[in-house]
Amino acid sequence: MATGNREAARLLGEIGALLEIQGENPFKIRAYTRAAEQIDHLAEPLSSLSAEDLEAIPGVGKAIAGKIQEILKTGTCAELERLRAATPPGLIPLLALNGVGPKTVRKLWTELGVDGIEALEAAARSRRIRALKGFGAKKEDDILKAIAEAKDGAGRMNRAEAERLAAALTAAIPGDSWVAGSLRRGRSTIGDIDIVTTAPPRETSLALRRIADAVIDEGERKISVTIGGRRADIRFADPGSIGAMLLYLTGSKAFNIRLREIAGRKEMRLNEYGLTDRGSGNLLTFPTEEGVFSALGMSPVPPELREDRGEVEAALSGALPPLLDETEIKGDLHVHSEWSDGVLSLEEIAAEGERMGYDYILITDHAAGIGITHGLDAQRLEKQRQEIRAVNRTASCTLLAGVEADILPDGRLSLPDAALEACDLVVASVHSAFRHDGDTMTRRVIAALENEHVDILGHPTARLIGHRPGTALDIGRVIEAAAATGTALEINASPTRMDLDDIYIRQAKERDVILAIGTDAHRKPEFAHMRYGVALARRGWCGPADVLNTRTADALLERRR
DNA sequence: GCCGTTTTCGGCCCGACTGTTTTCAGTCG
Repeated sequence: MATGNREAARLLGEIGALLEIQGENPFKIRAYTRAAEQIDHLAEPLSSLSAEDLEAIPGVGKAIAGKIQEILKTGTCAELERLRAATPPGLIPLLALNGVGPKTVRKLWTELGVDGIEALEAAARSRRIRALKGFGAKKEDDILKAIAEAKDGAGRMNRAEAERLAAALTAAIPGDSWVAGSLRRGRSTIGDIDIVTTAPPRETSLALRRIADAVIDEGERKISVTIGGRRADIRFADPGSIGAMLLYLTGSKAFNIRLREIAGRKEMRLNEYGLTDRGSGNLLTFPTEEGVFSALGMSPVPPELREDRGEVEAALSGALPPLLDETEIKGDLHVHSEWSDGVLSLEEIAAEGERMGYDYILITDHAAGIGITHGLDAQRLEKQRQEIRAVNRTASCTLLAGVEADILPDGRLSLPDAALEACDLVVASVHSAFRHDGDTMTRRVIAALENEHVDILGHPTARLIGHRPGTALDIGRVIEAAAATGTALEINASPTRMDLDDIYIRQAKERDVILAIGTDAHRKPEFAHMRYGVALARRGWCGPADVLNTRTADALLERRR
């Protein structure tokens, strides 16, 4: 089986981690880590790239390109095997423990023979760690706590949970505050909450202690707490220098490093307080992020693009892409009513559409199929279509008569072609047999795309964040099939799905595949999830022309014809 | 190990906070 980008990136990351434990040159370690990240979100499959192409990837030079080729050919490389032989592989998970870094791991390994989590826990419980030079009882305690936290395995949050926590924090903070971090960047999952505030530190600390589970650490310039079992970092800033602070705390880390390198080339130092002239030592402060970008000679980079995936170069040359804006969305392309498993009547959905300022909403109740209760058969679908026409006579937001058909295990759809043909638009989705192997699943989905009545592939990987990984679908092949058949791929905006994810959206966009944003709403509050889908589209570098939702209802119907 | 509108060698982002220290290493973001 061919080695994919994900796997190659994982192996490069493993080399980086093992080098770290071995106490290698930090810059060499960073080189491997950066190369791994770049490979992880590459649009093209590595296997299609020549040696020259590989070296053109930022952060990949001769040495790493050679190792990538070795990995593609054999599934591993000599350097990795050498490191694995010299370092217990059980040490790598220790690096993920809070407060445990490479120096700690190395010391525990070489001096106490710790070779994994279990050995570490045993060493801590038998109080052998506090005897090491530079360690104490507190450190030993912290290690046991970190192990317990890791076993709880909270993982990353979905956006809805993260927004709830951020709202609770900003409401409690006695002053103006701004959400930063991955939540602001629009990522599909969120690790922790980052907030910048101009509120006074002492009062903020008191207020946060009332709502937080615990205070992790606290100083003049920041306070970190856990709330709802999650970490939140709050940084204090002067109103006149929010720009640099917001930029810093929004990240990503890789993006920040690139900006700081650019500042360095201009004989300046960039930190969270502003830009310092290396010669005079003068600090320039900025009330807005735009000011910092301008001083660095760049266009302002929208938060969703700040991942070091080419946006820095684009901003330096003034070539950032135009991005989709929420105000350009004319309708929602995936909504369920009480006709299947939703709770709203068609009238209520039309009213929600008006409230959202939409021109149309595509009604996509489930078709009768396996795994779905109350699915519609051809007759009920026809009956629903009549009621939709009736609602449309009075509503200003037009309801389009669609359906969400199941893609059956053999690739056929759960409705006959005649019933599909009668619809305004058809979404087809996988709702069963998620464990098909990659090739079977891919052929199954492509068969659905090749049905001329299918307009949109719903939640392409069928993942449920925190509950179910995506199917083994080969998304590259699906994107090629979508390009060939003119089928749209859905950006499912439900915070529990966020499917497709950003790197695949960008890959699809680059193949001129159209994307369709749908909230998959089953009840009123879920219509507002559109913003998550828009953020994902922006993270995939999509402009208004790349998504169906910016087109008029007539244009959608015309496209189907 | 990567990289170059000062460089093919000599750099590599920058600062906050904690714990174990007696001036700082380690971790984190």
